[in-house]
Amino acid sequence: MARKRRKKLPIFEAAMTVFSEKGFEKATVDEIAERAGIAKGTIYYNYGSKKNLFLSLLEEGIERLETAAKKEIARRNNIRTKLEALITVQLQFFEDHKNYCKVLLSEVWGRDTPWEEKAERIRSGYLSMIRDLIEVGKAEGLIKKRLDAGTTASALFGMISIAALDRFLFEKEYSYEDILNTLRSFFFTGVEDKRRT
Amino acid sequence: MARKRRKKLPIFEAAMTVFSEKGFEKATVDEIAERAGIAKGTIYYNYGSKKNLFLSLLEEGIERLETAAKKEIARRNNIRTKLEALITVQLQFFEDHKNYCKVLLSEVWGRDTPWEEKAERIRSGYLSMIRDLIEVGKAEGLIKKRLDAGTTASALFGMISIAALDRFLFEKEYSYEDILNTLRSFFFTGVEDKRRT
Amino acid sequence: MARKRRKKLPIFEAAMTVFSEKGFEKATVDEIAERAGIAKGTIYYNYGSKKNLFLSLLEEGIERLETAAKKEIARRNNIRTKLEALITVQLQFFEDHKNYCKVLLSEVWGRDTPWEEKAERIRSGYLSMIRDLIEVGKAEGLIKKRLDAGTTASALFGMISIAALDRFLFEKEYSYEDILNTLRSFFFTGVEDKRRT
Amino acid sequence: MARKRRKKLPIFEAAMTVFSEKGFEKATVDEIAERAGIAKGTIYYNYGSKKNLFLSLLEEGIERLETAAKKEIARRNNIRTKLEALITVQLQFFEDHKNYCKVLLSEVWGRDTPWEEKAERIRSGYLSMIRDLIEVGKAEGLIKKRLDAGTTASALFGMISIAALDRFLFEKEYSYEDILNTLRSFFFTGVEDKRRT
DNA sequence: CATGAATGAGTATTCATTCAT
DNA sequence: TATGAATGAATACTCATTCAT
Repeated sequence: MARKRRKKLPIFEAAMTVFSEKGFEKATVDEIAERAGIAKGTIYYNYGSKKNLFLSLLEEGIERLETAAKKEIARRNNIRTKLEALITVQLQFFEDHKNYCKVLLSEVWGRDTPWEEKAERIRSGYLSMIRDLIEVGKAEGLIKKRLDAGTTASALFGMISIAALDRFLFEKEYSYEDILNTLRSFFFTGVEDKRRT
Repeated sequence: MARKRRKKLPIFEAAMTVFSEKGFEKATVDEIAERAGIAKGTIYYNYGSKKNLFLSLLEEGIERLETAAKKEIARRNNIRTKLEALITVQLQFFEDHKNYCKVLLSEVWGRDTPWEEKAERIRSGYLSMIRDLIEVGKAEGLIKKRLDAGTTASALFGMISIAALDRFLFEKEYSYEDILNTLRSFFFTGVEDKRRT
Repeated sequence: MARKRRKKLPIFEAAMTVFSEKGFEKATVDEIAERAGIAKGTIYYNYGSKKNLFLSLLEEGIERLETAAKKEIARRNNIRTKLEALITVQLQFFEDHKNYCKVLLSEVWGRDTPWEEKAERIRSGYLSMIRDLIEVGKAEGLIKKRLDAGTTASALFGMISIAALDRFLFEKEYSYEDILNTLRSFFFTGVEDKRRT
Repeated sequence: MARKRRKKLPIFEAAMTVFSEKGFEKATVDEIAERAGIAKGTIYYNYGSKKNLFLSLLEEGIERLETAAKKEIARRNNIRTKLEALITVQLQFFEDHKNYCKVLLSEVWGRDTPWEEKAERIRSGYLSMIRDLIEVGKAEGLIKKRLDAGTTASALFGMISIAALDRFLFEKEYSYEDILNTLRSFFFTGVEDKRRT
């Protein structure tokens, strides 16, 4: 396995870069091969097709994100800190893997066609994990009963993702701490200042 | 002008459908022409290029959204109802124009290259409008001072967009009212149930 | 007729310019129409097709050249001055109508196909006139008997044409007198300096 | 390299044929591929573009002509026989490569645009070689001092080219020897018969 | 295991021509 | 007579994929 992966890593990283810069359709196997410093045939030898290479990337990424999230969640023992951990992990992951996140948003949330099944599994898999947390939160009384759990889950995901992408991609300077604090505060208590008279 | 636009409308609608189904790259001018029931050359006669057709769509759409939002915002006289109106208008717009919203999310928030300038204008234009509202809210004491306005603006936009897309595209059944109420409540007071002891 | 020609002149001149700049294939009817300041349909109304417009140009031009040459030739009464006149007229014509000459050389001497018949008529028509002069010259003893009349005729035509084109198109500065004298001297007595010992 | 060129030769020859028959614009890559018996993609794999394929042809051809001319010129030791050799070589080359010569004349001497630089280099390169010979001839007293060297060079080139093309392309029967003798005699001593009383 | 030359289906774009007004 | 919107056939070029070495 270690041997088999010898060429896989450079391909993987080159592919991530190119896919995130160009999107799936505009990215070319030639460019990926060139950036990986290997021959085009080698990509086909290892991954079989462009689509399959892309899907491997997608899967690998979401697995890492889910694994990281689940691990941190498991380490907390109440629902509030679990949700805090989720926000932290996802924001951190987005900052660490800007390219992947761009790909995730634009190719999974957006198109219908070529990887319906895989995309669907990714999307609903990750969102389900969040929704389950929300449900537990509602059951335990932390979270308002009248909030629709599904909507809340996707709203949370969207809020983190778009905010992160917008900061990480389009703002030259940003304070990671500010973003994290804003998102946490936003999520738990909303924007309204209750102290006012 | 009315005469000149005779063929523009069917092109416009066919293009929106195809672009949203396939994404910019995968969409073909042939298919757009066929669905519009006109000859391919006519698209080029009217729009010059596939890219330009796409850009026209993008611009037209964001203009409609901004116009609708600004109009409703102007009709309210305090910042809270203005923000409520914003959420309502955007959610309504997303429900009315599912296709457009898919395109907006995946082609504007996502890729870097081909329409940088236009995309940037769209993105920052709409987000600026939101951020300005947030700033006013902070100044008037409605919104917590410690929230970063830019992050809050993109978080709000992301929360509405992703939640809407997720419901409208992937759930067969959904209650528009539930989504609207959840998002409003989420935005203003967060998820936490303060009544608990 | 005068009325019919009202729009023909601007078309004619625009067409000459565009055809000479781009060549027949690369020239577009759109550009000709635009430069002529008229609608594209008008060209078709007047000339029927791009090819026909081009052929009209070709014919009109060669007619003018032949007419001018024949007129000057008729005014001389010996074969030597007739040939001198031919050289002068053709050189002058090339200087006056650089664009036309470019078209003539590259579209008539060069391609086989689309106007075979017309091109052939133009080519052999003009060359025949020259050859006839050469034959007369041979009969009268002015021109060496052993020269092949056909070859001499095309050599004369080629010598003037290419020299003229090269000077008029590619040299920023040139002396018309020098060219004319060089060509005349070259034609009649060759390059060799007989005075040398 | 030998392996890399495996497909280059058939492409080269097919391209020469098609370009000379149709001219650059009218020639299609499809037809070249078909005549070469290879796939269209292979042409792009090897040459990058239609224009580049064409330019390669142009360059290769003029190199062969120049090489042949220089070799023969170098073998003679006086300027008269050098010039005789030049005429012979160019006439022979035109007879051997009718197609190439058609292309050369109509695409290099004719249009302004797409290969300005390359065309200019070809044109002025070959003509310079001739002009240098003429200059030497003038310096040595063989050639009349009053002839403009540049004009004489292009006149010589044009005389050979057009005469050759006209014979080789449009006359079914021709005597190569007659053409050669006529051109030589014409060039050195002109058409005038000095023996006459 | 790795390569890269060769392929050909697929696509954006151009432009001469037509025709209703 | 003149127009210009509409057309669709034609064409350069791209790129995922294959396969002989």
